[in-house]
Amino acid sequence: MPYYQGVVRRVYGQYCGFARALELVGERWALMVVRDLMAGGPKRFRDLLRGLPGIPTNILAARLKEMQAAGIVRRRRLSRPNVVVYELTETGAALEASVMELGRWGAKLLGAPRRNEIITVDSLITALRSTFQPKAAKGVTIAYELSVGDITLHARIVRGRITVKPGPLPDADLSIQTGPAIRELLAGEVAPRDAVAKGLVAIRGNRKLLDLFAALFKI
Amino acid sequence: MPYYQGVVRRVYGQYCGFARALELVGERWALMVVRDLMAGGPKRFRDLLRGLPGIPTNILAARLKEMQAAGIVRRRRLSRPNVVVYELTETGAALEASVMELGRWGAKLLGAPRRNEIITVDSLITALRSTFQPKAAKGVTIAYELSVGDITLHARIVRGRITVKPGPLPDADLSIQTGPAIRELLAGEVAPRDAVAKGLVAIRGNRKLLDLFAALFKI
DNA sequence: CCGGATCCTCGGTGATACTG
DNA sequence: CAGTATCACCGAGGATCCGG
Repeated sequence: MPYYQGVVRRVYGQYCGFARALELVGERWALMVVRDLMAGGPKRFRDLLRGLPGIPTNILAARLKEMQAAGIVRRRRLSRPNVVVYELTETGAALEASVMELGRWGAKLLGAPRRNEIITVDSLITALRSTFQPKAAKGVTIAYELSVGDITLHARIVRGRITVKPGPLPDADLSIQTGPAIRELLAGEVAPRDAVAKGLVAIRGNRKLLDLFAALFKI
Repeated sequence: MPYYQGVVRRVYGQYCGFARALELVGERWALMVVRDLMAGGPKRFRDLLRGLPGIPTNILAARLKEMQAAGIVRRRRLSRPNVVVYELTETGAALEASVMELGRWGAKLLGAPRRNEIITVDSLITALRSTFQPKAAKGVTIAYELSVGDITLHARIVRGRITVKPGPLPDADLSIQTGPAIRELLAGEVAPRDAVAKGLVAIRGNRKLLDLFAALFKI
């Protein structure tokens, strides 16, 4: 008898890895929670709520319980400060390739922002990581600070390997300020030079590093 | 009939490629339909129903409409025979990497079959394709016929490139008959030799080709 | 404040019957 | 065969409440 019996109610009735994956993380909001835990590390209940506008508290609690039972998420109580955090288990972290791949697929269909759509740190972290082009980054070492609206994050690339984290990075090689136009830039719909000329993107640093940025991250 | 049927109403409120992906294919059954269209090519409504045990007809109809509206699925009327088939558009086919990756993730958690769980051709095709090891297949050319229960399919590998199709292949290099134990074999939980010895797997052909099979496909 | 639990409403899902 | 129609039910969404 599977360990998650009794937790998952919606099943697909197929003995199939793909079907099992959907049973475990296919419910509404589940993969969004995984994405945020993946992008920003351990998070408190309240932080997850903030990053997922519109999710009801009972649904978040339910998803967290289900994913704990499935061994995807771990609930941990920190001693100092005395708070509860949720984090991905190794099994949960193994969803990374799937999340990145789905993110790439969706990014191509993104189009212009709808009304009331917001941008969160974790979604941006995921976006940068999923659009990162390892081939173009061979041997590259550089640090970018990126601000989209009032969200700031930074990416460090060290010899072709990338890490993306929330927050500013004052000593970045290039600091980029932009808005939803970040999509056009990553999609190559506007050249970096034009983006700056049109005021879609503002930078602090060498503009050639913006060209590199557009080569390193591509939808 | 409400005219808005087919429009996505459950949104996530984030300007994010990953969120958009879930809005388009995150609803229940949607990716299962994609999987079957991906594995078996254009399909009739009835064929989709057969491959997805338990899906209500109205839900299948709704998903197909939604995915047509999203440009993921195309409805086409064949002239001879005069039937309607559904197929993936290029956008839909681009979900392949995501489906394979999720399938790999889920396969690791599959465990033993639950009661009443069935095995379908399309799930097996997906399983073989997602567990295929290109590195192990470098330069390999071989044809396998695989029967799991009463489902038969075949895989052709030509110079390391694989195609998997439903149905028998009488002139295959090796013909394999097995059951749910296929998972243990692909997971390496039982050695090919032992699988045959224990009667979990029966073969027609050279047993060394079964060793190769276990090397070519791995969970 | 935080981490939920509870209650209520609404709409989607699932099951089935039905029609062109 | 290819869906549509109907309806019971349950999970999502939204608000509020409560113990720590």
